[in-house]
Amino acid sequence: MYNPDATRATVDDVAQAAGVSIKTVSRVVNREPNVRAATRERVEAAITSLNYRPNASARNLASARSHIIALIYDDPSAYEAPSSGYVLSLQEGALRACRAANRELLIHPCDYRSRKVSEELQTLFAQTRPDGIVLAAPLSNMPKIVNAVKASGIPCVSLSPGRAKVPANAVVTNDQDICAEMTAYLASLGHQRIAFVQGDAKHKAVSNRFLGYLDGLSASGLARNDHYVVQGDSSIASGERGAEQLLSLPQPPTAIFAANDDMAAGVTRAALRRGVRIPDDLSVAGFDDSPLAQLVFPALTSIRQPSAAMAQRATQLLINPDDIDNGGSNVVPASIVLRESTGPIA
Amino acid sequence: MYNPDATRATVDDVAQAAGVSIKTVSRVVNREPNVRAATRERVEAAITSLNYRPNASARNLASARSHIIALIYDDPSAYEAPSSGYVLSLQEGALRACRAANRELLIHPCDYRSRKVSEELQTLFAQTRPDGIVLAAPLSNMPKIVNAVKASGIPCVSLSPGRAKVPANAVVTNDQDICAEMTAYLASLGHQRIAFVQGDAKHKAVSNRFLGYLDGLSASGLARNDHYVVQGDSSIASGERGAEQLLSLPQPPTAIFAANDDMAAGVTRAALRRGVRIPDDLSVAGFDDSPLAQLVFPALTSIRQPSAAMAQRATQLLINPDDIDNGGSNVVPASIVLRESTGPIA
DNA sequence: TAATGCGATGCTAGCGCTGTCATTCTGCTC
DNA sequence: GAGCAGAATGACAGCGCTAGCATCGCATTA
Repeated sequence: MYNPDATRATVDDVAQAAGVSIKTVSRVVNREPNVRAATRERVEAAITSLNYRPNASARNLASARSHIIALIYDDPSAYEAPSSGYVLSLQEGALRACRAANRELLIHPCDYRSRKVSEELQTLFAQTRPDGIVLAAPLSNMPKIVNAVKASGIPCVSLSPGRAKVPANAVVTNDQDICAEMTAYLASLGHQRIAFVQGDAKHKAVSNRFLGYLDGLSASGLARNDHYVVQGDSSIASGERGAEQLLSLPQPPTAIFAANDDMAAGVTRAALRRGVRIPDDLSVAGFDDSPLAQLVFPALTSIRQPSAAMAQRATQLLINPDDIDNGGSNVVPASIVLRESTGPIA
Repeated sequence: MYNPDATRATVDDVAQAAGVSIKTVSRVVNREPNVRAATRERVEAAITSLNYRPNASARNLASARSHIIALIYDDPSAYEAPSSGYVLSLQEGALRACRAANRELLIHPCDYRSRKVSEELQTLFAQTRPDGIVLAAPLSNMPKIVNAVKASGIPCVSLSPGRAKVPANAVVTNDQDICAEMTAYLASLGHQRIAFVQGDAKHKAVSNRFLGYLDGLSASGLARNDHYVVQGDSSIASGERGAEQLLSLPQPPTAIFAANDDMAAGVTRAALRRGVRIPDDLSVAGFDDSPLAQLVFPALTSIRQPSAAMAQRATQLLINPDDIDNGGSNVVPASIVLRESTGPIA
């Protein structure tokens, strides 16, 4: 049509050039065994010289596999929340694994609030027939979505499905432990009144963070005080509200740990507005290490979720299930990133 | 394999159920003309009852079209810059158009610094054979990339290609005009010393912003003063450096307009660190209306780039070239978003 | 030398759909 | 009511590849 070069080389051309049958070309391309080294080289030379690239559609049609991995995540544009870094990290990790294995990545932001999600997913699966599905949190905790994926029968790996017992087909992070660590770190700075801003209750993975906070308190010998626990909804605004509430307390906390960076940014804003200095008067910690953690002033101490690494691992698992045993664990550790917003008690 | 339901209905099944030939089913599915209403209904009923979904690979193989649109953008993970909102907006817009027209979107973050970009793109095109390519800025100003895309012969629409004369196959925004407007707005607040922090010089679209700034100055009767123009590189750090320099001037500016939000955030940080109050002592404006514009304190006045709308428009153009005349312009207007960081001179 | 076995290679039938062209059916006109 | 244009429908050949089986050839063994 448009491309003068559009009549690309096919297996037949390569076969002819190499003096073999198309089946042998196919064997070489797909790295199948039982091809003599000399033959293989001849075919490879032909492929190079003809600049042959297999046609994905033909391949998909003839074989059962589509060479496509679908990445399904919560549609960020359906949100107020601007935590876009998460989605991009997922994409980055999944793409890395796909490129390494010569697979295509199909992204599918999915609005779980929509009535027609199941149907929409069904259409997606039927049309593109991905070989595997990476289901990212928080969708991985939503029965409606999980069931729709299960019903398709397509192999699926969940990211942070948020169940107590980690299923085999899941990749998780040590969120609870790392939150305990963060809390203990704040305590080690001398803070005795450490508050927590909870995230959206629907996200199981997020509520683990609260459990970690409690673990950290007790590990540091601090008593739980429910006045220091407020409920947010993961938005910046809810962080601001939470901070207002906490800072109005007769004995306000000297450290606030928020279950995500957006809320921590909200806490920061509320504090700055009140003239509370950070970290002199108040330490603030977040979770996600989202881009904005570095952007707000002062830069946020946070917890880096290994989202990219998790997505990559999940994708690898789908492409090569044998990897399950093969070394790499399905628990990818998070890490604490220290910045300006936390410090010793003044 | 995995799916007991994997043996999905095919055209043959539908044809048999509806008592027509497969060709007629194909006509109905593809909305081709010359099908009697009664027949169409019968086929549609069969499709519904069998839950038939056409197999994309088979369709692609048989027709010349792949039903795939490729979105190519600068790989954000190759960057320091955390302005991820842009990429997600592009995806959002392109996806919206694709879903409406029942197309697949293939995303391709592309590291233009890599030596092998051209080859990489060639492989991408050969394997997936997209029907169209949306090439986002800043890649759309890079000859190496543009040429690789051109060489493929695949129809392409560029986003903000940054040429003086807007080519037909491009979607742009009125960036220069809107920057003039922002500058004039600052002047209207009483500011006489308005500074500008320039972005990465490589991005043609970004340098248009500077031209807009100059336009705005002269429209407001203010003289250009090169002491008030500093060069940044689009990063937060460069915004901080720029602000340091500007605020150290014997007659520091009372307003700083930065060519993107990251730099504006940097300006804000530098100002807060020096104890300069915003907007009482200094007005700050950015460009992009990235998520962080709302997150930093005080929230940034900025310019909202219609990235999603532009990507959507570009995708539509590729899917249905006739739209070119059909109403919708290829200039999608940007808009000013007023927030806390600008105000009248104190 | 002939029989045997197995690695290497080729042949052929589809995968599910669309494009082309042939054929059949309508509804009109005169 | 015959003739005809044009709409409606169908038959069939691929698209480029892979899977399954058939076949070939070489080295080993008796």
